[in-house]
Amino acid sequence: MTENFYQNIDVNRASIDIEKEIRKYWEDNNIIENILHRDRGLKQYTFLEGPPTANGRPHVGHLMTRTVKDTVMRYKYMSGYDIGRRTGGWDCHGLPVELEAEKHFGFNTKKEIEDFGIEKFNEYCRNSVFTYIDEWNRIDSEIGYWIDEKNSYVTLRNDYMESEWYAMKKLFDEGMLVKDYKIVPYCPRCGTSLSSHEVAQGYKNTDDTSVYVKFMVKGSANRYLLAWTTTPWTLPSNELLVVNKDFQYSLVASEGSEYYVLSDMVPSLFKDYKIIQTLHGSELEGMEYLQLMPFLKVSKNALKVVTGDFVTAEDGTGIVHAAPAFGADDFDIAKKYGVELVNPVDTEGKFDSSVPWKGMSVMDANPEIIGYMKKNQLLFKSQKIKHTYPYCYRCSTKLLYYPLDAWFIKVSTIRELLKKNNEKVNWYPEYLKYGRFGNFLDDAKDWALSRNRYWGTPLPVWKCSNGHYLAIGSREDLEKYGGYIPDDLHRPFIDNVKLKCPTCSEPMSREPYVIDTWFDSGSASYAAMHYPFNRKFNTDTIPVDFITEAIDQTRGWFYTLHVIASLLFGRNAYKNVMSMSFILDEHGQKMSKSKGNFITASDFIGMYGADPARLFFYTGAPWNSKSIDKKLINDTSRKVFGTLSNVYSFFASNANLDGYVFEKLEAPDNLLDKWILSRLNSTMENVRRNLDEFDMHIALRNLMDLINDFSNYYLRLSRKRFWEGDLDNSKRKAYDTLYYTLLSIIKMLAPMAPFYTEYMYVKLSGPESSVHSEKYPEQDNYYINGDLEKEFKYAITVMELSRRARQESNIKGRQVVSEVLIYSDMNIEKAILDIISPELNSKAIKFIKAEEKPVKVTIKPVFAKVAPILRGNTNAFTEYLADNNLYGELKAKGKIVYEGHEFTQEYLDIHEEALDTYAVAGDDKTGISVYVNKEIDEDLMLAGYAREIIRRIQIMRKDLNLEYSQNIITSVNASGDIKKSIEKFMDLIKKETLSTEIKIAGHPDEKVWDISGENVGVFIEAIS
RNA sequence: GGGGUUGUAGCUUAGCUUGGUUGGAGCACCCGGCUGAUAACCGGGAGGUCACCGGUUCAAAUCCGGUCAGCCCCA
Repeated sequence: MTENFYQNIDVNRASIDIEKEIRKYWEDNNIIENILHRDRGLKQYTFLEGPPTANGRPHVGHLMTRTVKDTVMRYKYMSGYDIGRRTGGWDCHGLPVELEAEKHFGFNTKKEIEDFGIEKFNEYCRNSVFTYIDEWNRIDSEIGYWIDEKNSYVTLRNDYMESEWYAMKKLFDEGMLVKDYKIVPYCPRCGTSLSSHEVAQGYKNTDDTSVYVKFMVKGSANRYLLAWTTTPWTLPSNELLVVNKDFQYSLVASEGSEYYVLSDMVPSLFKDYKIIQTLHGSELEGMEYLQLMPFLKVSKNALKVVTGDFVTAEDGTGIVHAAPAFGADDFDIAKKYGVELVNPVDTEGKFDSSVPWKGMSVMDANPEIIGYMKKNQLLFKSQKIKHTYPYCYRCSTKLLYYPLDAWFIKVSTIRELLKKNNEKVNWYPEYLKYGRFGNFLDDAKDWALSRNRYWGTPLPVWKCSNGHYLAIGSREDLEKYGGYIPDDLHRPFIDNVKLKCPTCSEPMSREPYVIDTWFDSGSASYAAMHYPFNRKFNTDTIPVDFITEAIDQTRGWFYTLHVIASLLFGRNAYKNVMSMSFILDEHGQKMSKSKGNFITASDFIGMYGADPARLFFYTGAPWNSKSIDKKLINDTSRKVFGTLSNVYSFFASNANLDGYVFEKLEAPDNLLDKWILSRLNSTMENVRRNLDEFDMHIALRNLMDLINDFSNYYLRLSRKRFWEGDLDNSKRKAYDTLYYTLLSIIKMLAPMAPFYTEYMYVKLSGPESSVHSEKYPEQDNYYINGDLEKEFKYAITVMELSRRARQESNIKGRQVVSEVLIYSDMNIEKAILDIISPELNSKAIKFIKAEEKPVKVTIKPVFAKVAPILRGNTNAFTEYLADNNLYGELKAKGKIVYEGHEFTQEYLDIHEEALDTYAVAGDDKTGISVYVNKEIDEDLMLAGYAREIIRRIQIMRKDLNLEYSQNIITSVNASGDIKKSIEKFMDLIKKETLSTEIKIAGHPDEKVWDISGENVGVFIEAIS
């Protein structure tokens, strides 16, 4: 016997084991390198990696984004594209990194960092961002994320930052990058402002004390304006009170004092009260009041009531206290009324000496200030409230709104462009386009770009003592304007570079800021390619074809990419973008380190294997959140890989026996072959369409349906063709179909499960090649036959109905019956019926017409309808219907005439009852009914016993692990009908079980079976 | 407070764009069956107020309005 061409496999082999082998296979054959770097000269499909920071460990969510990216790129590669920009990327700068460094050194203030030295501090940051790079690279290899890591873009490189400088200079020259004094969200611990998209990351629920404060009206003895605030620390800086001019206010007398307050709030604030007056907000305008606390010298226009639209009636008193230094609205309204702001708080968030709480952080001072107000009868009441408040998204310090000089990009001026470019983007899921993302664009805020920090891309703007600014757009510019090019463009080196002012020749120093790290990652479109310095880079790849990240990036990276591409190129940054939801733990809880339910990427792959993990990510839409479900993961992988392995195993063992080797697929003539090839090709069509639409989860379902049909119907019904006879043309075609279908499924599955499919591909196609450089299967309409698929569906229904009918009459499937009758509106080809006929296990199978149904039809009146017409004659009509078989007449004429009245079908109850000798089962959807003749005569009974005996012997063969071709001698210890059956069907039993001889005799080692209540001993023995 | 999204069987979900037979699967459970590739599979059973309330319509899981709950985002 020749060596097996198709290697046998262990169908229960663990995924992790297979993956290890395939990883080695890829390496040994240089497969990944070849595919990543091969330029086939095809049309490009460009990708862009959203850069993670490698100072944290990768978790399950990262695995999902990497899986989706990988699947898309593999699919496009197989579909005839070269993948452009298939490289990794690393985000290196920013607060998160600095915080890790501060923790490491035990620093809490910026002064400590500066005393330590920015150079050494940044050196630590530089190294720490790659702390877990090895783990990232390892999990990429483990999950099968094929990406060129060696050429990853890295945001801390001089080249990358130089590109950003180019961009910032361009924006500066266009007047889009400007310095302004504004109220910005500010973290007093980090000592820097934050941008709107950073603030958005850090909202938390919090308990705060809110206070109702009494501002005494000037010139009165006991009349107050009642204001409400959740930030008592801003009260010493109060300069204005704001009302809404359209609201109605009341002047209320209560417990000896009088208060102005929003009319609606009166009942909830006062118990005993009398309303003195009601008035419009506009009537309060201009009213002067006394300063609440006499510490700060306020502006001369201050301490009066003004009006503003931002005053709402929802919470508070309708009178808003304004401290222009600590609120954007407050600042704006102060500007409007010519009020200068007063600020007793330093950059560390502590009060200065102008107030009694000197040196205290403002949050700590809150209770002291409340105490002071109590003592001085300034407090009306205080209460705890729950609300959400922004915290620093990295160090969890409560943010302040604080007046600062900062550099802004005037994003608000290009809102229309941002929206126009958004029109060109395909969003998955679609609702984000005009939903979350579109809404964000609608009120895009100016981008507070500068950070008063150390580890980041330096802001390339210099200033001279005469107040002239100069933006640098390249390394070369540094020399051009009288400076030099340091080896490292980071702080502190860049700070030492002094330039000469082109306007007045005075020396210039760099503005001491670094920039928002989101500008780094948002610049990836061009900076990753060192645009415009890299002449080889072509901006045609902006927009890129595809990006995807988790949902939190909708207003993070997706936003900054979009904004920057619009600013610089007037274009969108990407054509297709998919936003993924989070992976939750098994209880549907968000995973986090603090809860202890955090699963690292590495552990996850270790638990399930890469391919099962990857399939799991496609068990539902990627944009719906998914709970880790051990069972679901295992089931999906068993159903896909387990089934395919078994199909392969069946194929290999039989093909090897027959010496079959696949050459090419010939046009099929067997109906089963035609059917499965039709199913295969229509699935190809569906899978491609769904993958093109990024509906990977639906594509996977399409494939799983096909795998099910392939294994449970095609193969189950085809098995005999592979067992019987020699390798003739017909059998060869069966193998061709089996092989071709299996290989096509493997190819279609390859982008989703790269390891398992490679494993099978090598077994099927031979070594040294890769499924991942195959062409993705494309349907051939020649094979698609919708009618045939439909007919098979009907045939399968017949099979199921036959089983149901048998079950209801307790006739086993193994019991041959005399007759099965099939009623169907639709024709089922005889040949298809022949295929399922073994499953029907009947001597005769017949199609019947409606009138041939073995049923007794009874017709009864629908009394509710008939009785009102016939009245007294109703009973007679009932008898008439029972006595005369009028079904034929009803069918033919559509009505029954009785005593001059016409009754159509809706007046009649038609009931079909199978004759006693038949078991029936019907299916409403297809209109098929199947009748199984229940009469079992002796012949049938004996034939049934023969099948039982065969089945028992087959089980015993399998238990002994006999080769398929092994001959045996069989002894059966039986009497009565069973003995009779064996004698009668001796030849059949011999043939089916490869018994050269059947003895009707006992054996000491026989196994005793129960066959229809009889004990039957069976013994088999292999013969050489 | 505003915006978005989700809510279908114990669990995971399809269907919703475009209203139309009796809301379809899978897992788990119970009963039965088939099987010389398969821990697979098949049949039956049980399990659903399609989150809730209202509207439009001859007809609503589907369209509209509102409420509730979860999640995300914003202020």
